[in-house]
Amino acid sequence: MSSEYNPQTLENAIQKTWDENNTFVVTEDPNKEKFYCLSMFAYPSGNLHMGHVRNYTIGDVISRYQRMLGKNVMQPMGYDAFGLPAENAAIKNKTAPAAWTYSNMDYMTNQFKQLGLAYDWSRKLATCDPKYYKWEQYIFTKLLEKDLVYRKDATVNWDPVDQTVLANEQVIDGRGWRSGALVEKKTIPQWSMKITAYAEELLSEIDSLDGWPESVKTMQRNWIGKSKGIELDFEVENYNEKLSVYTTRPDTLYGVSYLAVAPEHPLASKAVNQNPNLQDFLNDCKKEQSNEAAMATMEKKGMFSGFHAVHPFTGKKVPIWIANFVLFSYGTGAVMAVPAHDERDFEFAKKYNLDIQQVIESHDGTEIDLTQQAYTEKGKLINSGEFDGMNFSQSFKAIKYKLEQEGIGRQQINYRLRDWGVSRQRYWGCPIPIIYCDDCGTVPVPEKDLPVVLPEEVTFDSDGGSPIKKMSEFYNVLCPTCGKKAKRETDTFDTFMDSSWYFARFANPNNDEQVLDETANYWLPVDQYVGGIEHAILHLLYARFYHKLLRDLGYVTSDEPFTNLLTQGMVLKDGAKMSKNKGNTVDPRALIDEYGADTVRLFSMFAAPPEHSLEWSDEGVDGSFRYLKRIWTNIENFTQNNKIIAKIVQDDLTADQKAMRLKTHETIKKVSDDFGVRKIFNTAIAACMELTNALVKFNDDSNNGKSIIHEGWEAIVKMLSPIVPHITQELWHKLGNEGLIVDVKWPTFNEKALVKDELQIMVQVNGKLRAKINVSANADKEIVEKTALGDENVQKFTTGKQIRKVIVVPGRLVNIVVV
RNA sequence: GCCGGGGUGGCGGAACUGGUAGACGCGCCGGAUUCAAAAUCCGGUUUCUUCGGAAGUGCGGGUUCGAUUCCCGCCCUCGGUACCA
Repeated sequence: MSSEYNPQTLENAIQKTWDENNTFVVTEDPNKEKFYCLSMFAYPSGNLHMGHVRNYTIGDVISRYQRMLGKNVMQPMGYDAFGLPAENAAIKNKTAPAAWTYSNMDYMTNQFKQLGLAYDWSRKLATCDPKYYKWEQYIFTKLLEKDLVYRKDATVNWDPVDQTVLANEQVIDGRGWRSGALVEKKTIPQWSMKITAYAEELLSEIDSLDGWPESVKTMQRNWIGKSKGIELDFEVENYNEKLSVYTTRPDTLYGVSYLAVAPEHPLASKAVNQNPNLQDFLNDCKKEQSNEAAMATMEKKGMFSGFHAVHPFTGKKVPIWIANFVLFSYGTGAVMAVPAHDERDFEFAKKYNLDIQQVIESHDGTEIDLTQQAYTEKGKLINSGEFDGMNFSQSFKAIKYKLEQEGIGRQQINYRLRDWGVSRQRYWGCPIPIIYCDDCGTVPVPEKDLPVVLPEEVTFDSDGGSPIKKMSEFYNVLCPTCGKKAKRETDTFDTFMDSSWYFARFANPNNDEQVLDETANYWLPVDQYVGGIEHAILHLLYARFYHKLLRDLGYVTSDEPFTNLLTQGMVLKDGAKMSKNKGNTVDPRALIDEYGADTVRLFSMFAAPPEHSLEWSDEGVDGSFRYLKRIWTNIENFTQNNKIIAKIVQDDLTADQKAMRLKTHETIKKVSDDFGVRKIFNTAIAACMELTNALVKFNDDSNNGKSIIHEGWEAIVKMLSPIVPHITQELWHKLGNEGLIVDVKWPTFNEKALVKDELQIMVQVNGKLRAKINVSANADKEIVEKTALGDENVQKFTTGKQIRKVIVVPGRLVNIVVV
């Protein structure tokens, strides 16, 4: 009697076995090679969605594969538990964010277990747990000592109706998402991290990240945006300070026709005093969005400030404008404008009728039409006095030298990267461990008083304002230094602070004595990090930065946190991102109930390569389920009828047996490459399916035949076990084996079984396929060429024509070029 | 706007280093089994075709004996754009 494939019963039983045996709990083992596999931890939104399923299955497959290679694998999971959605849910449901978050985490942990993910749950952590964020606060105070954090004014989105600060996400078309009021910029003091102090290292070490996708590395390089330029000072008439500008194109200095400063620049404030008409313009600028996309696409607007600068070399007077597109936070907050050779300056000059003076010649010396667009390429200088005729690098040096001689300019390396503002005026986050005392100033909370615990029993107002800002019992404290009455900081940390170091804390999540102990250097760096491509810049850059901070604080010895990075694409339905609004979500729970976790895992891995987006298909899930039933039934039938398996002797095999065995070992080779090198699983599954088809078709009752079939099934079961761990565990037993398949060695291919006697060669005439010929595997070029030319169908295309050339690609193809 | 991806049959995708375009799966069509259905199994399935072939990998060019793959210029689409995570 054969048994039915019943995934629910099977999966429950096997998950119970793993649980009872602590199969995935790991400790440091100096005798084994370690492998730390980490999938980006989850935001506890309430339910696992398909994006999670995919992300975590990928990590799980890699973990289980590495374990079969004999490594000591750690795969932990936790929760990125602070954040905005909990506050939104709190306002909506009138519950505290903490209660909502904790219940979501419980529910999701169960879902994780149902998926059969091989996590070491003894290491579970949550960022909203004081046991975790105590150390985040501690690190912050250490960084304050090292002068790596500081307080400065920074801009936020201010909703004037709700009287709250809004996240960029909460600003829709320039209006607050609840109130609908026009959002204003507001400047308040905030804490910043000096990531720019690490800009050079963050940039240069990208080169050492061989296990990262090129696209992510390029994005990070561009984000850091290192540039070499000149900072130079202009004298300003009737203004007692010089105006410094930063430019990467000093070669165009003679083409400067105006300067432009940001609306926040001190010169702009000075200008208002003399010309009140400017006030309206500056007020308008305040209402504009400050995010990068808006800045880049908005209409370029400006007003003449009333001031003139003096060109350092020509002595010419150039007007200074106030312009909405100049960033106060980049460079000096002021630019020199050369409309002839910069698109944006050109657009602005056209609009306001400002001079356009050509100072760069075209490559071939032909006339450039500067009435339609700027000429932005580099070239020889003209109209530039003593610098005429120089190229870019010559003029850069010469102009730099002259500016230095006159003491009005210097070479400057600039980064697009800005320091990281970490203050948030929100409730559900890690409290910033600072106390403000009238006498002692800014005082960090001493270690003995950490953690500063976030009160969890709070009620939320509909305006979305942070409850702790109204809780005197929270913010009224005594100064730790002098003991007088003082005020606690009520802002919380950006949640990126929480997620920038969790990967390290997983080494010792339950250590209440230290941030990190010696186990951190056993496990770190993470060998494989898996997560969404949407984190390519911010999270991954902050985490790299934090790892260097931890290194410089003496906790870790490595320079980079993630050796290999896999960025998975999104899960789509009907071509769009799944979302509740669109009503195109697929609930993993319902699918697991219907098909079992293995089917869901198999489909997630089969439908697309990890890095691509994945189009969800209900029919496709059916197909995956069908495949599992197919191997179940076939192995069941095979093992029922064939008990004795003989040892295979390659030389005794018939041609058909050799061919079958070749397929098995070719598949092992291909799948090993897919798992270990390419990290692509859809093709590995396809190869296993091909092997399955071949085994089903292969009818051979001889002892050798049975052994070859057994070998094939066993290979499939092992190779699929990281992807579908439950069913393969059971099939492993059916094939006559004991124990847990998680600890079985990954299969290896047999070189002898891979030897082919005959090869199939494609024959093309003028690049078009005309024949397929079989030649002996050791046939030389001449024989291959002769066989190709002698082929009947080939001759139909060659007779009566002159053969000009014959290209033979060994083992692959012959191309005959005729005229 | 800028930075980084992606675009191949009816659909998801394969082709790994420039060498058989469409592996594998879904769907569909036909057959077997069944009283019937479900399930299962077997076969077919890019398009056009005068059945010789011809065309074909977002669009337009180029390099090459040969291009999905390399180069140039576009179009569409997705991710990020510093307070969503």
